[in-house]
Amino acid sequence: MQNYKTRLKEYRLKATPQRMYMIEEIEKRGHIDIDTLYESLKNIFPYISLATVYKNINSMTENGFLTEVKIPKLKTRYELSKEDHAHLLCRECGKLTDISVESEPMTKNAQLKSGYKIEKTLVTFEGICPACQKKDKGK
Amino acid sequence: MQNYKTRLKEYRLKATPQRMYMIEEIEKRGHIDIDTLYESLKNIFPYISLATVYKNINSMTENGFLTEVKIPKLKTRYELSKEDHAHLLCRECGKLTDISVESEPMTKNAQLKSGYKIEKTLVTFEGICPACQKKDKGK
DNA sequence: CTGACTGCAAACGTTTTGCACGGTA
DNA sequence: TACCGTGCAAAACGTTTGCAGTCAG
Repeated sequence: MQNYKTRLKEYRLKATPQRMYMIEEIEKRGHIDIDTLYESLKNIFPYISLATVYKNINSMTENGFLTEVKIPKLKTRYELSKEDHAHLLCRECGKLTDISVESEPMTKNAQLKSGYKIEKTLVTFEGICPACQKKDKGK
Repeated sequence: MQNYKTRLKEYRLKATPQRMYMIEEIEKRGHIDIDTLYESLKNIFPYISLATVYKNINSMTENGFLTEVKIPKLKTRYELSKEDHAHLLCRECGKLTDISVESEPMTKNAQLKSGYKIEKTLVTFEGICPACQKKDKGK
């Protein structure tokens, strides 16, 4: 928590209550879309404006404090920026989670093949989570 | 070309001139966003409506003829659906290209680790393309 | 000939902007 | 105290819808 205050300072952003709670909420959920975040915030700040949510998301995303997560057919979500990781999406229940993977061999290969200097590798897996697999068997 | 007519039929879509040209344009460019596509189409069909472009993109995406490509900070683009492949984005010139990679080892690993039944793996590389690397050296 | 598609205009939803006030540093 | 951030309202933007006429199959 105090941690975030310090990090915000590095980014020249003030630690307003609204902003702090946004960060807490994003951390708690892992990934969140604008609407869900707004609804959540209204419980704590009944008069909060959607514009404030957008402004904060934008300022925190521009400087890298937050990261955009775009997945086909889903609303854009946001997460706290952290070490590289892949995303796992369950096609059935829609749950989105993080997972760490070894992507270097693949990346190195792509780099050789293409001549690109690759700086970042984004990976998303789509499938069925364990819980939904169980449910499906029951049918 | 005739090829696409047949494929459209499978999807129960009519081969209108507008739609055929959209497909040609998407094939030619590889990936394209709505606005660029609309501008392109206006050269051929001066009275074409943006609504038509949206309707066609949606109908062709829903049934899998086209695939959405979502990348952080970029407008959504569309490509013809084809065998799995990764995307390479140049951070400098913005060029987006396809590349085939061996992602199975990584996917298998993620599957074991997570217990998910993984059906699809999406991979995007971000970096600097060979041409831009050369340009940069000159500076 | 019939249903699907087109173009147009209006509606709708999402995101951004300008401004006056208030709060953080 | 000086700015940055907030809330509000309006504007801007992107996407969808309804409809009447047209075209592909």
